[in-house]
Amino acid sequence: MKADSTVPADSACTGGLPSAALAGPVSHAVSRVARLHRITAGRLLKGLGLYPGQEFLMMHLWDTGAVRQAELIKAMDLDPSTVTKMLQRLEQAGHVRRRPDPDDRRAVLVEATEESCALHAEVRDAWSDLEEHTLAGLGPAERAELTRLLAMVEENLCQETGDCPAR
Amino acid sequence: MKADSTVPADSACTGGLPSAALAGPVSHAVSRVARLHRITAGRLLKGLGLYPGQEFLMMHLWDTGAVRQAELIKAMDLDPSTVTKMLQRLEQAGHVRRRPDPDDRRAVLVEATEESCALHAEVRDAWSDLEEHTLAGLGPAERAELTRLLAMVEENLCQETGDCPAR
DNA sequence: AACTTTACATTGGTCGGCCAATTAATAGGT
DNA sequence: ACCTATTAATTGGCCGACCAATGTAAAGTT
Repeated sequence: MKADSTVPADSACTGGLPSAALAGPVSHAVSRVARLHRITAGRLLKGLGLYPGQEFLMMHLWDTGAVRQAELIKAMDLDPSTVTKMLQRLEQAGHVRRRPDPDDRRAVLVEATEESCALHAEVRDAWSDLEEHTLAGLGPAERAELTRLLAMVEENLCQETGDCPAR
Repeated sequence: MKADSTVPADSACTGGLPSAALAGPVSHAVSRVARLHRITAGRLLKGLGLYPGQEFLMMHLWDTGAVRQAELIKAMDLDPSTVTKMLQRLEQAGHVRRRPDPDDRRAVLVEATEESCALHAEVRDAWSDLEEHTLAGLGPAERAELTRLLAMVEENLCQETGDCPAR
Protein backbone atom coordinates (compact mmCIF):
# COMPACT_ATOMS: atom_id res chain seq x y z
CA MET A 1 0.00 0.00 0.00
CA LYS A 2 1.41 3.28 -1.22
CA ALA A 3 0.60 5.27 1.93
CA ASP A 4 -2.47 7.42 1.34
CA SER A 5 -0.84 10.66 2.37
CA THR A 6 -3.61 12.62 0.70
CA VAL A 7 -6.08 11.87 3.46
CA PRO A 8 -5.26 14.19 6.34
CA ALA A 9 -8.43 13.14 8.13
CA ASP A 10 -9.46 16.77 8.50
CA SER A 11 -6.90 16.96 11.27
CA ALA A 12 -5.93 20.29 12.71
CA CYS A 13 -7.93 23.45 12.29
CA THR A 14 -8.65 23.40 8.63
CA GLY A 15 -11.35 25.77 7.66
CA GLY A 16 -11.61 23.90 4.42
CA LEU A 17 -10.04 26.52 2.17
CA PRO A 18 -6.65 26.62 0.45
CA SER A 19 -5.38 29.58 2.40
CA ALA A 20 -2.14 30.46 0.69
CA ALA A 21 -3.12 31.41 -2.82
CA LEU A 22 -6.58 32.41 -1.72
CA ALA A 23 -5.77 35.05 0.83
CA GLY A 24 -3.39 36.85 -1.50
CA PRO A 25 -2.92 35.49 -4.98
CA VAL A 26 -0.71 38.29 -6.19
CA SER A 27 1.41 38.30 -3.05
CA HIS A 28 1.80 34.60 -3.46
CA ALA A 29 2.84 34.99 -7.06
CA VAL A 30 5.25 37.77 -6.23
CA SER A 31 7.01 35.61 -3.70
CA ARG A 32 7.34 32.64 -6.00
CA VAL A 33 8.43 34.70 -8.98
CA ALA A 34 10.96 36.51 -6.86
CA ARG A 35 12.49 33.29 -5.69
CA LEU A 36 12.66 31.75 -9.15
CA HIS A 37 14.03 34.95 -10.54
CA ARG A 38 16.74 35.03 -7.94
CA ILE A 39 17.66 31.41 -8.58
CA THR A 40 17.91 32.06 -12.29
CA ALA A 41 20.05 35.11 -11.67
CA GLY A 42 22.24 33.06 -9.38
CA ARG A 43 22.77 30.41 -12.00
CA LEU A 44 23.75 32.96 -14.61
CA LEU A 45 26.03 34.79 -12.23
CA LYS A 46 27.68 31.74 -10.76
CA GLY A 47 30.21 31.44 -13.55
CA LEU A 48 31.22 35.05 -13.02
CA GLY A 49 32.07 34.64 -9.37
CA LEU A 50 29.17 36.76 -8.19
CA TYR A 51 26.24 35.97 -5.94
CA PRO A 52 22.77 37.28 -6.64
CA GLY A 53 22.44 40.73 -5.20
CA GLN A 54 26.03 41.65 -5.79
CA GLU A 55 25.42 42.54 -9.43
CA PHE A 56 23.36 45.53 -8.39
CA LEU A 57 26.13 46.85 -6.30
CA MET A 58 28.77 46.26 -8.93
CA MET A 59 26.63 47.79 -11.63
CA HIS A 60 26.21 50.87 -9.54
CA LEU A 61 29.93 51.11 -8.96
CA TRP A 62 30.67 50.63 -12.62
CA ASP A 63 28.25 53.41 -13.39
CA THR A 64 29.36 55.92 -10.86
CA GLY A 65 33.00 55.23 -10.19
CA ALA A 66 34.25 55.93 -6.70
CA VAL A 67 31.50 56.74 -4.24
CA ARG A 68 31.07 57.14 -0.57
CA GLN A 69 29.63 54.09 1.07
CA ALA A 70 26.77 56.11 2.44
CA GLU A 71 25.84 57.14 -1.09
CA LEU A 72 25.94 53.54 -2.13
CA ILE A 73 23.69 52.54 0.72
CA LYS A 74 21.21 55.22 -0.18
CA ALA A 75 21.30 54.33 -3.85
CA MET A 76 20.85 50.61 -3.26
CA ASP A 77 18.35 51.30 -0.54
CA LEU A 78 19.74 48.49 1.59
CA ASP A 79 20.57 48.14 5.23
CA PRO A 80 24.00 49.60 6.03
CA SER A 81 25.16 46.38 7.60
CA THR A 82 24.19 44.46 4.50
CA VAL A 83 26.31 46.70 2.33
CA THR A 84 29.23 46.54 4.71
CA LYS A 85 29.29 42.78 4.60
CA MET A 86 28.77 42.58 0.88
CA LEU A 87 31.65 44.96 0.37
CA GLN A 88 33.89 42.96 2.64
CA ARG A 89 33.26 39.89 0.52
CA LEU A 90 33.54 41.72 -2.75
CA GLU A 91 36.79 43.28 -1.59
CA GLN A 92 38.21 39.92 -0.63
CA ALA A 93 37.13 38.58 -4.01
CA GLY A 94 39.05 41.40 -5.65
CA HIS A 95 36.05 43.06 -7.26
CA VAL A 96 36.13 46.17 -5.15
CA ARG A 97 38.58 48.48 -3.46
CA ARG A 98 37.96 50.63 -0.41
CA ARG A 99 39.85 53.52 1.07
CA PRO A 100 39.12 56.13 3.72
CA ASP A 101 37.68 59.41 2.56
CA PRO A 102 40.29 62.11 3.17
CA ASP A 103 37.59 64.77 3.52
CA ASP A 104 35.59 62.87 6.12
CA ARG A 105 37.46 60.55 8.37
CA ARG A 106 34.46 58.41 9.23
CA ALA A 107 33.47 57.82 5.61
CA VAL A 108 34.79 55.22 3.19
CA LEU A 109 35.23 55.52 -0.55
CA VAL A 110 34.40 52.51 -2.67
CA GLU A 111 35.19 51.73 -6.27
CA ALA A 112 35.30 48.81 -8.65
CA THR A 113 38.74 47.39 -9.31
CA GLU A 114 40.24 47.35 -12.77
CA GLU A 115 40.03 43.57 -12.87
CA SER A 116 36.33 43.72 -12.18
CA CYS A 117 35.83 45.75 -15.30
CA ALA A 118 36.24 42.59 -17.31
CA LEU A 119 33.05 41.43 -15.66
CA HIS A 120 31.13 44.48 -16.67
CA ALA A 121 30.12 43.24 -20.09
CA GLU A 122 29.57 39.70 -18.90
CA VAL A 123 27.24 40.83 -16.18
CA ARG A 124 25.30 42.93 -18.60
CA ASP A 125 24.99 39.95 -20.91
CA ALA A 126 23.86 37.78 -18.03
CA TRP A 127 21.21 40.30 -17.17
CA SER A 128 20.05 40.48 -20.74
CA ASP A 129 19.70 36.72 -20.70
CA LEU A 130 17.84 36.91 -17.46
CA GLU A 131 15.50 39.54 -18.80
CA GLU A 132 14.86 37.50 -21.88
CA HIS A 133 14.18 34.30 -19.95
CA THR A 134 11.91 36.20 -17.64
CA LEU A 135 9.88 37.81 -20.38
CA ALA A 136 9.90 35.04 -22.95
CA GLY A 137 6.60 34.85 -24.73
CA LEU A 138 5.47 38.31 -23.72
CA GLY A 139 4.86 40.83 -26.42
CA PRO A 140 6.06 44.44 -26.27
CA ALA A 141 2.72 45.67 -25.01
CA GLU A 142 2.63 43.06 -22.29
CA ARG A 143 6.14 43.90 -21.23
CA ALA A 144 5.29 47.56 -21.03
CA GLU A 145 2.17 46.80 -19.04
CA LEU A 146 4.06 44.56 -16.64
CA THR A 147 6.65 47.27 -16.14
CA ARG A 148 3.94 49.81 -15.45
CA LEU A 149 2.09 47.59 -13.00
CA LEU A 150 5.26 46.65 -11.16
CA ALA A 151 6.11 50.31 -10.83
CA MET A 152 2.72 50.96 -9.28
CA VAL A 153 3.16 48.10 -6.86
CA GLU A 154 6.61 49.31 -5.98
CA GLU A 155 5.24 52.73 -5.31
CA ASN A 156 2.59 51.29 -3.04
CA LEU A 157 5.02 49.19 -1.09
CA CYS A 158 7.79 51.71 -0.75
CA GLN A 159 5.66 54.41 0.73
CA GLU A 160 4.49 51.73 3.09
CA THR A 161 7.94 50.64 4.17
CA GLY A 162 9.18 54.21 4.28
CA ASP A 163 12.54 53.69 2.66
CA CYS A 164 11.96 54.40 -0.95
CA PRO A 165 14.25 56.48 -3.15
CA ALA A 166 11.53 58.80 -4.46
CA ARG A 167 10.73 60.52 -1.22
CA MET B 1 33.94 71.74 -0.12
CA LYS B 2 31.07 69.39 0.05
CA ALA B 3 32.83 66.62 -1.88
CA ASP B 4 31.51 66.54 -5.42
CA SER B 5 30.62 62.88 -5.33
CA THR B 6 28.69 63.24 -8.54
CA VAL B 7 31.83 63.64 -10.61
CA PRO B 8 33.48 60.25 -10.83
CA ALA B 9 36.03 61.67 -13.24
CA ASP B 10 35.13 58.88 -15.64
CA SER B 11 37.04 56.66 -13.28
CA ALA B 12 36.76 52.94 -13.75
CA CYS B 13 35.36 51.39 -16.87
CA THR B 14 32.16 53.28 -17.29
CA GLY B 15 30.68 52.82 -20.68
CA GLY B 16 28.53 55.81 -19.96
CA LEU B 17 25.25 54.01 -19.43
CA PRO B 18 23.23 53.31 -16.29
CA SER B 19 23.68 49.57 -16.44
CA ALA B 20 21.32 48.30 -13.81
CA ALA B 21 17.91 49.39 -14.94
CA LEU B 22 18.99 49.45 -18.54
CA ALA B 23 20.15 45.88 -18.98
CA GLY B 24 16.99 44.48 -17.44
CA PRO B 25 14.32 46.90 -16.33
CA VAL B 26 11.78 44.24 -15.43
CA SER B 27 14.32 42.09 -13.61
CA HIS B 28 15.35 45.15 -11.70
CA ALA B 29 11.78 45.94 -10.81
CA VAL B 30 11.09 42.37 -9.78
CA SER B 31 14.00 42.41 -7.38
CA ARG B 32 13.00 45.68 -5.79
CA VAL B 33 9.34 44.80 -5.54
CA ALA B 34 10.21 41.44 -4.05
CA ARG B 35 12.31 43.02 -1.37
CA LEU B 36 9.72 45.63 -0.45
CA HIS B 37 7.01 43.04 -0.48
CA ARG B 38 8.99 40.83 1.85
CA ILE B 39 9.68 43.70 4.21
CA THR B 40 6.02 44.60 4.32
CA ALA B 41 5.09 40.99 4.96
CA GLY B 42 7.68 40.85 7.71
CA ARG B 43 6.22 43.91 9.41
CA LEU B 44 2.73 42.47 9.32
CA LEU B 45 3.88 39.09 10.54
CA LYS B 46 6.16 40.37 13.26
CA GLY B 47 3.39 40.73 15.79
CA LEU B 48 2.33 37.15 15.17
CA GLY B 49 5.71 35.65 15.97
CA LEU B 50 6.37 34.59 12.39
CA TYR B 51 9.11 35.49 9.97
CA PRO B 52 8.46 36.07 6.29
CA GLY B 53 8.48 32.75 4.51
CA GLN B 54 7.11 30.82 7.42
CA GLU B 55 3.52 31.81 6.63
CA PHE B 56 3.60 29.75 3.46
CA LEU B 57 4.62 26.70 5.35
CA MET B 58 2.09 27.21 8.09
CA MET B 59 -0.69 27.90 5.62
CA HIS B 60 0.09 24.69 3.87
CA LEU B 61 0.03 22.78 7.12
CA TRP B 62 -3.23 24.38 8.13
CA ASP B 63 -4.68 23.35 4.82
CA THR B 64 -3.48 19.81 4.66
CA GLY B 65 -3.10 18.67 8.24
CA ALA B 66 -0.36 16.16 8.95
CA VAL B 67 1.94 15.56 6.00
CA ARG B 68 5.22 13.91 5.32
CA GLN B 69 8.05 16.35 5.23
CA ALA B 70 8.93 15.26 1.72
CA GLU B 71 5.45 16.22 0.59
CA LEU B 72 5.85 19.56 2.23
CA ILE B 73 9.15 20.13 0.48
CA LYS B 74 7.64 19.25 -2.86
CA ALA B 75 4.63 21.45 -2.25
CA MET B 76 6.65 24.45 -1.14
CA ASP B 77 9.23 23.76 -3.79
CA LEU B 78 12.04 24.67 -1.45
CA ASP B 79 15.37 23.15 -0.70
CA PRO B 80 15.07 20.26 1.79
CA SER B 81 17.60 21.82 4.11
CA THR B 82 15.65 25.05 4.15
CA VAL B 83 12.52 23.25 5.23
CA THR B 84 14.35 21.27 7.86
CA LYS B 85 15.69 24.39 9.47
CA MET B 86 12.44 26.27 9.23
CA LEU B 87 10.66 23.37 10.88
CA GLN B 88 13.20 23.21 13.67
CA ARG B 89 12.55 26.85 14.45
CA LEU B 90 8.81 26.55 14.07
CA GLU B 91 8.83 23.52 16.32
CA GLN B 92 10.82 25.34 18.96
CA ALA B 93 8.39 28.23 18.69
CA GLY B 94 5.53 25.81 19.32
CA HIS B 95 3.83 26.30 15.99
CA VAL B 96 4.56 22.85 14.66
CA ARG B 97 4.88 19.29 15.86
CA ARG B 98 6.92 16.50 14.27
CA ARG B 99 6.86 12.78 14.75
CA PRO B 100 8.35 9.82 12.90
CA ASP B 101 6.23 8.15 10.27
CA PRO B 102 5.37 4.63 11.45
CA ASP B 103 5.07 3.39 7.87
CA ASP B 104 8.47 4.69 6.77
CA ARG B 105 11.12 4.94 9.37
CA ARG B 106 13.15 7.54 7.52
CA ALA B 107 10.24 9.90 6.99
CA VAL B 108 8.85 12.52 9.35
CA LEU B 109 5.26 13.63 9.77
CA VAL B 110 4.61 17.30 10.34
CA GLU B 111 1.52 19.08 11.54
CA ALA B 112 0.46 22.41 12.94
CA THR B 113 -0.07 22.50 16.68
CA GLU B 114 -3.41 23.34 18.21
CA GLU B 115 -2.00 26.59 19.58
CA SER B 116 -0.92 27.63 16.13
CA CYS B 117 -4.49 27.41 14.97
CA ALA B 118 -5.16 30.66 16.73
CA LEU B 119 -2.77 32.23 14.27
CA HIS B 120 -4.61 30.90 11.29
CA ALA B 121 -7.11 33.71 11.01
CA GLU B 122 -4.58 36.35 11.95
CA VAL B 123 -2.20 35.25 9.25
CA ARG B 124 -4.97 35.30 6.71
CA ASP B 125 -5.87 38.80 7.77
CA ALA B 126 -2.27 39.87 7.55
CA TRP B 127 -2.09 38.49 4.05
CA SER B 128 -5.24 40.27 3.06
CA ASP B 129 -3.71 43.48 4.33
CA LEU B 130 -0.55 42.74 2.42
CA GLU B 131 -2.47 42.05 -0.74
CA GLU B 132 -4.40 45.26 -0.35
CA HIS B 133 -1.32 47.36 0.29
CA THR B 134 0.38 45.75 -2.65
CA LEU B 135 -2.46 46.36 -5.06
CA ALA B 136 -3.71 49.68 -3.80
CA GLY B 137 -4.79 51.89 -6.64
CA LEU B 138 -5.07 49.07 -9.14
CA GLY B 139 -8.43 48.35 -10.66
CA PRO B 140 -9.86 44.85 -11.06
CA ALA B 141 -8.72 44.62 -14.66
CA GLU B 142 -5.21 45.68 -13.75
CA ARG B 143 -5.08 43.17 -10.94
CA ALA B 144 -6.18 40.42 -13.26
CA GLU B 145 -3.65 41.44 -15.84
CA LEU B 146 -0.85 41.55 -13.29
CA THR B 147 -1.82 38.10 -12.08
CA ARG B 148 -1.80 36.79 -15.59
CA LEU B 149 1.56 38.32 -16.46
CA LEU B 150 3.15 37.10 -13.26
CA ALA B 151 1.88 33.61 -14.01
CA MET B 152 3.53 33.76 -17.42
CA VAL B 153 6.79 34.94 -15.92
CA GLU B 154 6.62 32.24 -13.31
CA GLU B 155 6.09 29.65 -15.99
CA ASN B 156 9.10 30.94 -17.89
CA LEU B 157 11.34 30.91 -14.89
CA CYS B 158 10.26 27.61 -13.44
CA GLN B 159 10.86 25.63 -16.53
CA GLU B 160 14.21 27.32 -16.60
CA THR B 161 15.13 26.42 -13.05
CA GLY B 162 13.68 22.95 -13.42
CA ASP B 163 11.93 22.72 -10.10
CA CYS B 164 8.43 23.85 -10.78
CA PRO B 165 5.28 22.19 -9.51
CA ALA B 166 3.57 21.98 -12.88
CA ARG B 167 5.95 19.60 -14.56
C1' DA C 1 35.16 75.88 24.23
C1' DA C 2 32.11 72.29 25.82
C1' DC C 3 28.13 69.72 25.11
C1' DT C 4 24.68 67.42 22.33
C1' DT C 5 22.93 65.59 18.30
C1' DT C 6 23.39 63.58 14.01
C1' DA C 7 25.73 60.87 10.49
C1' DC C 8 29.07 56.83 9.01
C1' DA C 9 30.44 52.51 9.42
C1' DT C 10 31.04 48.16 11.81
C1' DT C 11 30.00 44.01 14.69
C1' DG C 12 26.97 40.33 16.39
C1' DG C 13 22.94 37.92 16.04
C1' DT C 14 18.91 35.90 13.53
C1' DC C 15 16.30 34.08 9.43
C1' DG C 16 15.28 32.49 4.75
C1' DG C 17 17.54 30.31 1.22
C1' DC C 18 20.97 27.65 -1.54
C1' DC C 19 24.54 23.88 -2.28
C1' DA C 20 27.35 19.86 -1.06
C1' DA C 21 28.07 16.03 1.62
C1' DT C 22 26.31 12.52 5.03
C1' DT C 23 23.57 9.00 7.33
C1' DA C 24 19.73 5.89 7.49
C1' DA C 25 16.15 3.29 5.47
C1' DT C 26 13.38 1.66 1.59
C1' DA C 27 13.16 -0.23 -3.25
C1' DG C 28 15.06 -2.75 -7.12
C1' DG C 29 17.82 -5.94 -9.68
C1' DT C 30 20.47 -10.21 -10.07
C1' DA D 1 19.67 -13.43 -0.01
C1' DC D 2 22.85 -9.86 -1.62
C1' DC D 3 24.18 -5.84 -3.50
C1' DT D 4 22.95 -1.60 -5.60
C1' DA D 5 20.37 2.41 -6.46
C1' DT D 6 16.99 5.73 -4.79
C1' DT D 7 14.69 8.40 -1.36
C1' DA D 8 14.24 10.95 3.35
C1' DA D 9 16.14 13.94 6.28
C1' DT D 10 19.98 16.26 8.53
C1' DT D 11 24.29 18.88 9.13
C1' DG D 12 27.65 22.46 7.97
C1' DG D 13 28.93 26.18 5.28
C1' DC D 14 27.92 30.24 2.76
C1' DC D 15 25.37 34.57 1.17
C1' DG D 16 21.77 38.26 1.16
C1' DA D 17 19.11 40.73 4.24
C1' DC D 18 17.22 42.50 8.52
C1' DC D 19 17.59 44.58 13.37
C1' DA D 20 19.94 46.27 17.51
C1' DA D 21 23.77 48.04 19.61
C1' DT D 22 28.43 50.11 19.41
C1' DG D 23 32.18 53.45 18.56
C1' DT D 24 33.88 57.25 16.12
C1' DA D 25 33.86 61.50 13.75
C1' DA D 26 31.54 65.50 12.15
C1' DA D 27 27.93 69.17 12.65
C1' DG D 28 24.98 72.14 15.55
C1' DT D 29 23.82 74.38 20.05
C1' DT D 30 24.45 76.93 24.04
